[in-house]
Amino acid sequence: MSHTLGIRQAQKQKTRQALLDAALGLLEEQSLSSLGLREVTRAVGVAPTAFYRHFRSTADLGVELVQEALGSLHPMIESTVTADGDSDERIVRTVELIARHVDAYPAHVRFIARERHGGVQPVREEIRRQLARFAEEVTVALAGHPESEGWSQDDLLMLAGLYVDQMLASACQFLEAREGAAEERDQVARMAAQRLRLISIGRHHWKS
Amino acid sequence: MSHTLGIRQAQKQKTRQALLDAALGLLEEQSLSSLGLREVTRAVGVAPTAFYRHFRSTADLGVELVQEALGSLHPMIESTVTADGDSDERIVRTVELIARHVDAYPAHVRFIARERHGGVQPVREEIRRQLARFAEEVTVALAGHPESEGWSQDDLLMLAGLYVDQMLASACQFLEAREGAAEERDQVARMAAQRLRLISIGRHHWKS
DNA sequence: TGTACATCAGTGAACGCGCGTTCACTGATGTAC
DNA sequence: TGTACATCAGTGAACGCGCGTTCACTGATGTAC
Repeated sequence: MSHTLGIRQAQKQKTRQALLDAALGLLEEQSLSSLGLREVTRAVGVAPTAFYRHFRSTADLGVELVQEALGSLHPMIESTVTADGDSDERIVRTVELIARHVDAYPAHVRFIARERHGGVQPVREEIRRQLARFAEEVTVALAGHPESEGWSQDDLLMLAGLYVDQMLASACQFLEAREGAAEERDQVARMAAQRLRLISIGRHHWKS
Repeated sequence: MSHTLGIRQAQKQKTRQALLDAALGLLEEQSLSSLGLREVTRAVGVAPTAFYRHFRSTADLGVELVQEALGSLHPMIESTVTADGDSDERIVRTVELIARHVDAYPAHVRFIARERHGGVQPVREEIRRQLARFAEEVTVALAGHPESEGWSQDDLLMLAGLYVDQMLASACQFLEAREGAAEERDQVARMAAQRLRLISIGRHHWKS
């Protein structure tokens, strides 16, 4: 049997999530460093002071948003990098997965892209930490591949970082193409796949 | 003989540049969308209203900063991509050039990284435009290489985009390593070079 | 089940402050004769 | 060279506004007996 939250706890969680959602929405058109606490509470329909029951500041809220946006991505990364099928099939499937993720969570992707180098230090650091975790997970997965024989740990980490950066870059391009025509998105998908193909070729001929 | 500006014009230019410089300084610790006009004029030591003699808004100032930060970079890109020497020498020299540029203009690099996906649309668009110009210039240069025989225009553009993204990513990593130890910067330099090597290998075995 | 008390998420008034923008201005620089 | 007028970069007062934060509060929910 699962533990049921009391009415009070449940309501608090609901308000908290409403604040996070409202903030994420407002952040589509501005950056975190200009997001006001009153803006967020106004969007939710609670008093400004209610904000403090959940977060110390908008920076604090931002850190939680990073965890919401990236924390749930680990299984997806895992499945991508350990997928079977030949190299080209895997690439096509990876690009499709990215496109679908951007369509499902556009605001999250935009938030991460915007705040990765944004003006709020704790948020930048949290994104950095999460992306470093991804890179490490990818490194471990790559190390298990037979193609990685003879690769140094440093070079595997380099390749993993390249993949992570590349996926984020592709996600951004899908995001930018979102308001455009369907053919523009196809163009982005083709470009993303070609980049991954080139990296894959480089990988197979690495120091051989 | 060169045309000398009148005293009035010269003074105006000086104030204008002071505003740009002050803004760039302030933007090391925040994003453009939270930069206040009064902050900038205060830092320069002029009345807030003087701002309007030079810029419509901070967004307008941001667009000019993009041009200042990226406009002067074209010759450098050109020289990198047309450099002679063998592949590895060129890579090492490119990475050194990036490192030196970041050391010489850290605030400009940070500004571009921050605002590329930042909250101010006209600035994002200007950065996008300038980066697209870089990618096109690199495409033209690559097309002149003998290694590019058999490459489609699309694939050359893909490769150029990959190079441009990669250089920006490396610049960001140098920036992040700037407060760290010298060995951290060496680590970044090595990583950046390895990434370029992998891409170069992929390029030479592309569809062959 | 009922009662008495504790907890605490959300309220609403109040505060001082810095913001962007307006306006009429000043006085050095530029120009025409 | 000197004079009379035009230009215009920078000024300073004033405005209304929304901000973050404080504080004592309310009333539904939780808990102990």
